[in-house]
Amino acid sequence: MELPSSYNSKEVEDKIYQLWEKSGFFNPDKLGKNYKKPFTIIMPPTNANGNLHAGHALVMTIEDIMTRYKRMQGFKTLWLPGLDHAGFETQVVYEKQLEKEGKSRFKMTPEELYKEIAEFTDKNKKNINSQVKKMGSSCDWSREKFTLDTDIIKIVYNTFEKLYKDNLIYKGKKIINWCPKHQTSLSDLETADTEKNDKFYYLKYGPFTIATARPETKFGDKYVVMHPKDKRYSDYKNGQKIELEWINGPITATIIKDEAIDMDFGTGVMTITPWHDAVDFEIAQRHTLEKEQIIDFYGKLLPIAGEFSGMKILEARPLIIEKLQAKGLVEKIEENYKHVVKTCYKCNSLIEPQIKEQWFLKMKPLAEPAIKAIEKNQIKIIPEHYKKIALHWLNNIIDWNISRQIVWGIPIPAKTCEKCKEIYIDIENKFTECKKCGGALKKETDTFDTWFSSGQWPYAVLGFPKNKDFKTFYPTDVMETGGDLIFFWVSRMIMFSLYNTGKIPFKNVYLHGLVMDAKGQKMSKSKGNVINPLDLTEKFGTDALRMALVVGNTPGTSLPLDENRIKGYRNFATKIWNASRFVLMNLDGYPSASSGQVKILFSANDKKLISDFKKQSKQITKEMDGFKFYVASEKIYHYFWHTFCDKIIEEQKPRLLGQDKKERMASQHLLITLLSESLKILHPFMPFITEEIYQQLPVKNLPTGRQAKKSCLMIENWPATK
RNA sequence: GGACGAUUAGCUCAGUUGGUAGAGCAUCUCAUUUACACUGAGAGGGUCACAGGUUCGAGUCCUGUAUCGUCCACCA
Repeated sequence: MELPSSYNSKEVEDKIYQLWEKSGFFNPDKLGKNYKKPFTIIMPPTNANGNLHAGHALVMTIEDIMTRYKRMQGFKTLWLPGLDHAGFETQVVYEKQLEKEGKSRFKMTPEELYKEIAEFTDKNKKNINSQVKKMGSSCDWSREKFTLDTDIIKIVYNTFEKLYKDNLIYKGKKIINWCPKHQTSLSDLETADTEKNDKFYYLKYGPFTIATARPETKFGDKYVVMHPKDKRYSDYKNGQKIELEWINGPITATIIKDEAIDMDFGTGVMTITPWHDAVDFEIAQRHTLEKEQIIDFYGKLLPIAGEFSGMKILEARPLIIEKLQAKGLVEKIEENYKHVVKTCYKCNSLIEPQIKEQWFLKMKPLAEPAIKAIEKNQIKIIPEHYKKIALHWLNNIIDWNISRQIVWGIPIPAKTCEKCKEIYIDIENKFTECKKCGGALKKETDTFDTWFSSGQWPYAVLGFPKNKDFKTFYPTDVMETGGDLIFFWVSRMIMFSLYNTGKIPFKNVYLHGLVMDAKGQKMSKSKGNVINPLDLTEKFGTDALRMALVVGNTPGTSLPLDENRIKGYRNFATKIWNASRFVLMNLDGYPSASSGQVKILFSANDKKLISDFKKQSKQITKEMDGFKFYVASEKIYHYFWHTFCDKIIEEQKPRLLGQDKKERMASQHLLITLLSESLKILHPFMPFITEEIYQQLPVKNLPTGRQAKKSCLMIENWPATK
């Protein structure tokens, strides 16, 4: 059989992927009776709103390595793929597209918008799946799930109802993060910190001086707060009223003493704006103070601002200061005041805290069992230092705002009585009027935070509670995802799963780091350094990219993706190809399938080489079991190139080319054995090229009778380690 | 303000209970058609960030410092 002198990944990859799909072995049910013990990985559902990026390529590579390894070890292996509607994220992507077309979502009906985004998502689903396949992912497509599948939604709804009955869900008027651009609330995790340089104004407020960077919020300030132990203000008593001149005329202010005040900051006195500041809100709650909205949801001033009403805050700010100056109320202005502000993590708009009625989930009772499971190592987190990070967050968890004012998501299945405010969870849409007072019911228009549904992913995709898959494959073995999702997703999956199923969702969490550009910088569209993994597979082959992503890449640390490295592994692929070609080209006289049993006489050196290989594979297996793919891949790379190719093949040349038939046959058999065993270990890392070569190997009915060729390398047995 | 991680060859990084420093890429020398030049043989290159401590012995353990990175919280 004649092979070309270099490996052509483009010709091979699609063909081999089809061979695997046809074999059916991605599906654990098709693996046969010998595969008993389950091994399960649930793929993090890919956002169906764009293309696969370098981070996805890493996910697919690591998870496919684990899946192929376990499958070869005889586990009933399931890697379940999925897609995420990615609520807010997708809507943001789609809105950007609308903007480019000169449209706005606020001019469309919710139904129109939903329909368009659904079509957009549908297109992307196909695109994403073909890219996942390109990475060689051996996942079970027959079990693919989407976060908006009806059975998933049903499970999410049941959980919501259960949480409500258990008194863990409440609708509350609390201060939330409001993005004025996207017109939705956001959870605390969905905001970013941005450092800003602003002016800092010292204003005269009656007998006090207060400092602020946001004078436009101060119209309604009628409480002035100081620390109870601050001696400078000991003459003032809590609750005491004072009269003073303020922006739009005389007002009555009340003195409040609260320990939240930092005596060393500014003047130690501040006025509060409970509607637009989280700390102020807390103070107001403690002292049951009145709260008033100053800024509307579009970022414009309300009538309380008098002549400034209707103005945008940034326009109003200098004018307000002008007026205050005219009234002699500005003591001084500090330039270049550096402070940190909250911004929308998607559009960088300034977050305007607002008080708004939202749905909240009480987190403390859910977090407690999760904390225990992590502390007791029932769930093992790799790398270990993320354990502390997760525990710290869980120990300080606050209630989660789960409602979003966007259309692209799962609607919250609730109705509220317009008269008595009674809440009904109405999954089947059967309530029409209030049972208590007969009032009309208003249907909730908010949708769930996308993480409320994806947080239930592991048991939802397996058909909790009754499905056979749930009983077979749950709890799953590994959750592999990015370290940045430890709070957003991983922690919430643990909490929801323990709450709903009573069991942990996964035994191990493997957190990979970020994939950076060649210079080690974070990839971003604005920097223009985004690497498209599909370009790299095209250029160097998928196997080479996979190796570049895994060799030396320790979990939790970032990886600079350098083309030179990928090129190195492309060279390795060529090396594998040519070594195999050499072995195949020197098979003259090697017994074929029809030759029957032939005795092979191994020399002492042959036996030593075989036993050396076993030692190697034993070590590599140990590394694989310890999730050290970065070491395992390097070891097999090194063995194959610098031991098998450089030493063993070279040493065997005289024997292969000599006249002694028995010697030649022994040599042929040695090479075939070491090659095929090496290919098995290489397979999880470089599935395409190894499968292609395997398909050419004459390992059926070998003289020893031990190596029965299977239909593909993917289901060959992992080399024995005993 | 707190927490965590990193600091090892020119670059990117390994180094699992403490026992004389490793890989890939890059560089240099040699080999010149050999299964493979996407090759082979070899070479150079490191006070393991710094300062202390524990130890017979520290890249590894402890304390502190510096620089970089990440996360959490936040001061009006």
